[in-house]
Amino acid sequence: MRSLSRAIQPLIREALQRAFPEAAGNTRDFKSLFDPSLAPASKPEFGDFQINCALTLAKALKRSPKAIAVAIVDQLNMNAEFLKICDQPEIAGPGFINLTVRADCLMDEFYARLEDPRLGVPLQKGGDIGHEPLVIVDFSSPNIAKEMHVGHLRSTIIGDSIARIFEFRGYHVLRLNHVGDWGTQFGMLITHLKEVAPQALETSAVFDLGDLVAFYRESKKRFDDDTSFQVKSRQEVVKLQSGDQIALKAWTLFCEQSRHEFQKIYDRLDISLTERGESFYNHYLGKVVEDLDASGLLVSDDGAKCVFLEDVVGKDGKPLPVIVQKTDGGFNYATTDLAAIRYRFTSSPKGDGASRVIYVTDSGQANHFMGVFQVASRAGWIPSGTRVEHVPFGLVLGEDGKKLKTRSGETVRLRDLLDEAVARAHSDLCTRLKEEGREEEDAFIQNVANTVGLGAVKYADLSQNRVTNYQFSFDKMLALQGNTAPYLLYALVRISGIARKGGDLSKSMDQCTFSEPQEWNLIRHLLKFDDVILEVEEELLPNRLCSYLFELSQIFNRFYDQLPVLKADQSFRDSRLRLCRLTADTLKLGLKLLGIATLERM
RNA sequence: GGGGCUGUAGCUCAGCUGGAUAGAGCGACGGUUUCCUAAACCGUAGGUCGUGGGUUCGAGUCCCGCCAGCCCCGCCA
Repeated sequence: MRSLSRAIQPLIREALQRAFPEAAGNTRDFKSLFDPSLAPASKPEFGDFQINCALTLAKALKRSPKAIAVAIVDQLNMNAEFLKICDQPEIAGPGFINLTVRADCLMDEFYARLEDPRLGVPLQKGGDIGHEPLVIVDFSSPNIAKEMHVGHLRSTIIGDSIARIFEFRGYHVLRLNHVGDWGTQFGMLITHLKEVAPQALETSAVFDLGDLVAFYRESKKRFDDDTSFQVKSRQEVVKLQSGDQIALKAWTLFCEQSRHEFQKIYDRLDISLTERGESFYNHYLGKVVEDLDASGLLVSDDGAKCVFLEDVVGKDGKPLPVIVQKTDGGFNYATTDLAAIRYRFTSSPKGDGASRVIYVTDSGQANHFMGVFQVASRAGWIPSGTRVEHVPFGLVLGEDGKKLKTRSGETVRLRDLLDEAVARAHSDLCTRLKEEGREEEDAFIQNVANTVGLGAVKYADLSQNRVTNYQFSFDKMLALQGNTAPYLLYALVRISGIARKGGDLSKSMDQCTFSEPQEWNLIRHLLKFDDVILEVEEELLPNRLCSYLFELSQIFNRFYDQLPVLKADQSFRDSRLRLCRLTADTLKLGLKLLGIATLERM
C-alpha cells in the first residue's frame, strides 16, 4: 500500500493547489498548510485511505469543511491519473474524504507481490553496495561468570528482532554483545581460583571450571565473609588492569567458559551476536576523560571527575553529575559507555562509523543513558545526521504481578525457562495427539514442541509493547487461541495442509478472480505488510508487526473457514491458492523477522 | 525531594502523524463440524480511557495540576 499512498499523495496536493489557487499563491508555507494528511482508513467501510485535511483547512480558508472537501473531490475527479488508482472519492461525516483503491489496481499490486521475495518492502537507499549505512544494535549483554537469567530475555529477543528488521531492509548491522567482562567481580573470582584450582593457571590446556555459577557464588560468599580475601581481591583487580599475565590468564578462562555457556542459549534461540565486551574499550577510557577535560566539560567534585548535566537537577537543586573517573582513579560504566559511543560513531578504521546506534536495555537505565547521551553530544561525539537511541523495556513480572522469581525466591534461569516452555508444549502436543488418535514420530514431536515452545516465549515478549512491564505466563503464551505464537503457526500449517492435499501454491498466474469480501479483506491486509515493516524500523516497536501478523491470521482463518479452496470451482480455486500462497509467504517472512521458526505440520 | 515510565472492559493488553460509533484476546454466556488440521469460525454481554482543568472544529492521544503503582537518583553495571 505504501507505493499507492505515495502515488496518491502528490495528486492530492495538486488538487489542493488547483482548488484553492489564491491561498496557494499567497501562502508562504503552502507545504505545511496544505499537507493532504492522507491516512489509512480508520475502518474498512471507509475504504483504503482517508484525507483529513478539509477539516484542518476550514479555519484558514474561512469555508466549511464540507465545501472544502467538495472542492478537493471535484479536482480529484478531473484527474485521470487519480482515477486510475481510486474510485470516485466519497465525502463522509464532517468532511472526511474516503478513498477506495480500484479493484484492478489492487490486483496489480497483488500480482507484483506474488513475484516479489521482498513482499513490497524496499531496500534502504543510503550508501553504495558493500557500503550500506551501519546500524549497531547493542543487546543481550549478560555478565561473565554469571548465568543468563530472565532479566536477559527481553533484551535478547527484542534486540534480535530489531536487528533482523534492519538486516532485511538492507542495512549493514552490527549485533553487539556488550558483555560485562571487566567488572570488579573478577578480583574475587581470580583470588578464589588461585586458591581452589591453581593448576588451572599453570597448564596451557583448557581447564574446566565446572559450574561457573556455583563458583561465582562461592567467591562472593568468601568476599563477603573474609576481609583478607577482600584485600587480595582488590589487589587482583589492580593486577588484571595493569596486564599481569597470570591474572589475564584467569580472566580469559572465565570469559571463555561463560562464552561457551551463553552460546548454548543463543544457539537454541537462533540468535547471532558479536561479542565485544566492556574490556574492549579499556584503552579508550583515559582518552575519554582527557578529552572531556580538554573540551572544558570536566569538573572535579569531591575528588571525582564529573560532567554536570544541563537541565537535570538533583535534590539540592544542583545539576546532577555523570561520574567518569572515581576518586580512586578508576573508571566506571559511564566512562565505558562514553568510550563505546565515541568508538561506534567514529569512522573506520578508528571506529565503527555507525549511522544509528540502538541500545536495548531495561528502562531502569533510562537516566543513565540520558546522561551519557547528553555528555557525548556536548563533547561532539555524535555526528550530525546520526541517531543514538535507548530502546527501553519494562520488567518481566510473574502472574502475581511481581518481579518474576522461582518458587524459592531465586532469579529464574533462562535455560530453565526455555526448558519449561518446551516441556509444556511437548505435553500439550502429546495430549492432543492422544485425543485425536494421531501417531507421530518422536523427532516430529520434539521438533514441534521445540518450535512452539521457543516461539511462544519469543512471541509473548515481542507482542507486548515493550515499554510496559510484561506479565509472564506459560499458560497464556502457549494457549492455542488468542494472540499467541501457536495461533499464527497454525494458520501457516493450514496452508501447508492445502498444499499437501493437492493445492499447487507455486504455480504462477496473473489472472485471478476474486468476488468475496473475505478474499478482498485478505488482499487488502496482505498489501499493508510493507507499511508495517517501515513503521517498526522507525519506532523500534516489534509488537506492531505482531499485531499485524495476528490480524492477518485472523483474516485468513475467516477466509479458510468460510470459503473452500481445494473444492472451489476451478477459476476460484486457482485464485484462492494464490491468496494462500501470499498469506503463507507473508506470515513466514513476518515470523522470520521476529526470529520465530515455522512448521509445516503441528 | 528530583527524574523516568505506567494507569483503557472482570483479567492480559492494542490503539501509528490528534479524526468518524474506543479495539483485540482470555474469561463468561449461546451457536457452528457429511467439507482443505474445530489448535478454527460465528454471535451476545461487558467502558466516565486514574482524576480535575486547558488547547482544538475534534483529545485515550497534546499541555498543566492532582492521585495511585513501578523503576532510577555521585564514585556498582
